[in-house]
Amino acid sequence: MEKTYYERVYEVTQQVPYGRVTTYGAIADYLTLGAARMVGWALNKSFSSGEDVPAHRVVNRKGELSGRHHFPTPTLMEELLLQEGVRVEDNVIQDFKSVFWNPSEELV
DNA sequence: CGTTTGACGGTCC
DNA sequence: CGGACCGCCAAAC
Repeated sequence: MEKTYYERVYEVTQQVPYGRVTTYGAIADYLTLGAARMVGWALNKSFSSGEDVPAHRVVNRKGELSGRHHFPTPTLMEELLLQEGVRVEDNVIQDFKSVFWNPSEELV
């Protein structure tokens, strides 16, 4: 049973360190998916997959909480990030590059 | 089975 | 700096 591409997305997302975030594109590039859209789609499925995936640590390349609308509540994503010490303002992560976690470089 | 959509990204204007 | 457009690939319709 080979892992499907979205199962790999779950693994990478689960490995994102506390207080750090990554982008759809970074994951897509790390997994060589070729399409960042697939990451978002995979994470979307994660809700019904039963897996505990910290999808709130994944944002778009601008650091915007573009996926907040897919959470149980639109404010949950921002609150979770704030709890982890990530500065979020107007649905945008502040000092994004400082909390950005690149799997291609920091993940072995 | 052809068309539309989507938690994106990069380029172009 | 921001809006418009195209490309990515899989799933839903």
